[in-house]
Amino acid sequence: MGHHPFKRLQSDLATLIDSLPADSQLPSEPTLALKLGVSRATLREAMRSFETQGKIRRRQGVGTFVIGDVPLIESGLEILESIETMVGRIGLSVSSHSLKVEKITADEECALVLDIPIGSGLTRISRLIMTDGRPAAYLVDTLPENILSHADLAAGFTGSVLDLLLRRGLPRLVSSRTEINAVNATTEVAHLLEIQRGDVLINFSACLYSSEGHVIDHSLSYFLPGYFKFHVNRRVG
Amino acid sequence: MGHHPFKRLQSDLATLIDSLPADSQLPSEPTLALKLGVSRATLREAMRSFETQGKIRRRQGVGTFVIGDVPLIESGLEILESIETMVGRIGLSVSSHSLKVEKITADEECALVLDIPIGSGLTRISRLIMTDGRPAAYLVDTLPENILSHADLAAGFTGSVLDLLLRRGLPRLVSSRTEINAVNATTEVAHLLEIQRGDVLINFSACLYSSEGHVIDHSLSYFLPGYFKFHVNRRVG
DNA sequence: CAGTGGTCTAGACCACACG
DNA sequence: GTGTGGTCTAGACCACTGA
Repeated sequence: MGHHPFKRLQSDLATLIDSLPADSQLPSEPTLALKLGVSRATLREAMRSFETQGKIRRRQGVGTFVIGDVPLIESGLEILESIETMVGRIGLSVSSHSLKVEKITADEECALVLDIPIGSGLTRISRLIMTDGRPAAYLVDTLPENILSHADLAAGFTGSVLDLLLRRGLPRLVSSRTEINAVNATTEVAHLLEIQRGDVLINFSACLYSSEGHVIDHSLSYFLPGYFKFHVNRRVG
Repeated sequence: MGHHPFKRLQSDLATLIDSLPADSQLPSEPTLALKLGVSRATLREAMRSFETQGKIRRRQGVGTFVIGDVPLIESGLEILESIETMVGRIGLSVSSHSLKVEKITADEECALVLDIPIGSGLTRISRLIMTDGRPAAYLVDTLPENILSHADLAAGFTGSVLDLLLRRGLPRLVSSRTEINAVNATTEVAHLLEIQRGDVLINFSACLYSSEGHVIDHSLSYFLPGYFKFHVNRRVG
């Protein structure tokens, strides 16, 4: 069959997924491929967009599951707030997993972004945001260690660099310039977020500025599209 | 060879692409797959992210080509402006291709978004934005025909509904609520933008509001990530 | 027409979770 | 161990472009 069954396959899959209750398991890929009359490769490609939309979740070694109502995390982009604040507002459990703090030295790229000399000491904090029992975002903060050192990260650090700096009060923060993009997940990020390599992610790259105009922190964020809803109100010029 | 050559393949591909001058053609997929020691399927998947980043362009029946410097279209999201304005600012040629104007009637979804009765007459305008000789964005505007009818779209209409309404002055526009997402390209949109089905796109879904608080227009936009750079300045709360 | 990318298949083997 | 999803292969055929 040299047909192009993709369109029909998508529709069949949508029907199947909608017909199943939340948290139920789909047939295994070989079984489902046989039932839908396509090869496993084609089936897997069609499943991709459903996973992007947060309708299904695939777990290696376990199975593919229908997700009921995704707890949508909504946020306006005019005001800078931490993920913890965003998630807390909708009354959802949130936790930082795989919290990692590293001491690194600035390479050329870091030095340029943070406006510091090459070789300066930096603190890098990376973490996973878990909601509804699955990772939904991956965040990496990088900042000079004279602003935030290992010693500053004693007990009670939840993972949010922004919240920590705001609590401390110094340096005084005023704004963040955030660049918005859409990217393919790299192998590393895909594994952390438990998605497929190449899947779609919303990507923020932001610089946090102090009242004196210095760059305090650079953050890279990757969000699962199906779990977040970002919006902005734009004035007519 | 049951190896996982993906990581190395990506690096090899990056080296190859960077080593070639702009606009030069890559070897054909079977040839390149053989040279890099992987199957064609694996090669194609690795090429995906390079296409997303705007580094290469694939043209069916022709070949795969290296893109030199992508003309980056940059825009802040605080102010609403048309693509024509954005592109014009950086002194690039821009044109609306495949301009299509349809008269449709509101289904349930349209009615909800535009806050009008089901079955109302609507005008739908869709178009492709071409820059640097390739489609870079696909835009669909939907609005009540009593606000914009076929007759209003006489000579000189360039495709931008926003610019037309602003020139006309009525209704008075004040703001747009824009939702930002990342999606997989559907088969239809992928064909229009000359990319692969499932590729990454930045997606805006926006409602344009009049000074009286009415929804004037709903627009859906799809942008090739490699060609656009959106940013926003976020105030610390 | 010849040559390119686009789609799909059948099958292999690996990595992982769980009992 | 069994059963699941994750990766990769070799090969087929289609759709398209341009000489």
